[in-house]
Amino acid sequence: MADDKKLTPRAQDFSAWYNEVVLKAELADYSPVRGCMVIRPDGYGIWERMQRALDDMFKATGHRNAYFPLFIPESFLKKEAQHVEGFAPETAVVTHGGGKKLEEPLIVRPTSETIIYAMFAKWVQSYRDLPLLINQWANVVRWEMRTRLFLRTLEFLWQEGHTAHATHDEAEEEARRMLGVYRDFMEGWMAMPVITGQKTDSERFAGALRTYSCEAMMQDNKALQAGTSHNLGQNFAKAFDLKFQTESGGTEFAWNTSWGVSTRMIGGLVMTHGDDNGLRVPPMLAPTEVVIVPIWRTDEERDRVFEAAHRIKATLAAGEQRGANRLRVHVDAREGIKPGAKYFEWELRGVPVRMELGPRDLDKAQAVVVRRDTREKRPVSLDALGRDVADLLERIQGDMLVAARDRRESNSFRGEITYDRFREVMNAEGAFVYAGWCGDGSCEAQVKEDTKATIRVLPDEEFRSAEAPTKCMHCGRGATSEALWAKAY
RNA sequence: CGGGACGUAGCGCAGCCCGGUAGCGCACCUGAAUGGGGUUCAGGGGGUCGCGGGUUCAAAUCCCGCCGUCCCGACCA
Repeated sequence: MADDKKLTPRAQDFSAWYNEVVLKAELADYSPVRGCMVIRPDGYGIWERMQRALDDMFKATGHRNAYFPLFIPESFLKKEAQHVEGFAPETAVVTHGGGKKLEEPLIVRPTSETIIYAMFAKWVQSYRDLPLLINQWANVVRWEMRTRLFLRTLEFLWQEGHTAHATHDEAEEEARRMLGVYRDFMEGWMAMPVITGQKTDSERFAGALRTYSCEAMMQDNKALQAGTSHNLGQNFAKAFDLKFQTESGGTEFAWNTSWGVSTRMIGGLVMTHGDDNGLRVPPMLAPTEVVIVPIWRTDEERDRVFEAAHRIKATLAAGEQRGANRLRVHVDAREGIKPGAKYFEWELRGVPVRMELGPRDLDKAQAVVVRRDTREKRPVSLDALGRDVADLLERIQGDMLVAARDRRESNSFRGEITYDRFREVMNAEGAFVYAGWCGDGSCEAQVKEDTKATIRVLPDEEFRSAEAPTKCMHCGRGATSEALWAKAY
């Protein structure tokens, strides 16, 4: 293969590589509106599978879907002091409708807490109405100054869960439970390992008591905040008069949580798994799991190979050799394109398994199976193909997670680190550094100024270093907690 | 909003300094050969050169103004 046909090597310029993969794999395109993105069918296919998987997980935890308005009265946003402070600068505002100036401007939702809790206030009377567990799939708008495909666009698709509970502890449990759901999804479906934990005050959601986050490491060693879950306390309940009557007859404000993940995850997927040949999609999220590339010379050979290819597709799609495990298979029947060109195209698009099928294979009752993640190639007997391919897909799914975790860990620092060394690492290749923090926001700010690194989360117990921190990495004072430091998107 | 760069075919670009028939690569269409890792040859379609004004016999090219985009900062999921 000629080097000049490869994608930009990511070591040289990760951003350029990322943009090229997203555009060339046809996941998305730039729209005529600056900062807005068009998600193309290939990208949307991945999103649909993400949606379906998450939706099932939400249903299993008792949540139900609903839909709330795109427009939010300006006054709603202003009811919660921190919330308006956080979001007002990045809102799009509708001032005219039907050719007339509106009496009150309408905000295009940047998030829906205000309008949802205004409705909750109508719906909740008694403790018997709680918990109220709602999710909505929607688009939101945040007027960002600089945008990037999938990672930060003016408009994006997401889900936002909103719940109301009778007690603080119940809300706290909910916020943590949904963070766990996100982690299960990101690791189980996306093969993208994440560090979970609590955000510091400086990165807490505007209006929340506590914010929890899933942080993933991209291949340039930067962190991507892939999902967040908030314990909102009673802040919004008080602002929107969301009260309920308790069992003992008293009146109390409800406790809320909100949590969301977005199309940003697709960007995370690309930056976690992509390589110099393009995209790699984990099997569980791949709209097409197996692509069959028929190879032929003569018309007779073509007929024979096509017949076999479609028979194999039918077998795999029906899951006949493996019970319920139906595979998503595509036969690339295009004529006039050489097989080699097809290989490169499907690799660029990230289809996990490619099956090469030619006359020589049929003579031997086999097919050549190539896995996208390692590009390992091996012949497989047609007799047990269904089982073999299904097993291979499971192995790829698992191996991709292991590979991503290994890469993250080999770029992580745990235990003692001097601030000089920290600066050196952050300003060079970047890393995840677990180090003590005194809890003072000014230390956090100073580190950010020195290195652009911030505290991504205060990690959960299981992700901390073996040695508990004793000193703040920056100021040397006693550490109150251990923090995960990294540069972020 | 500060600093820099750029607007020419769907995409990527050359041409501009030194004014004179609108070019190249990829992609697309037609035909033939090819076909187990990015085929080759031949033919073909497609552009008010970002917009407006000025100079000139003549402007993609020179001058003035505007608009837009991208990159770096500030900001942020």
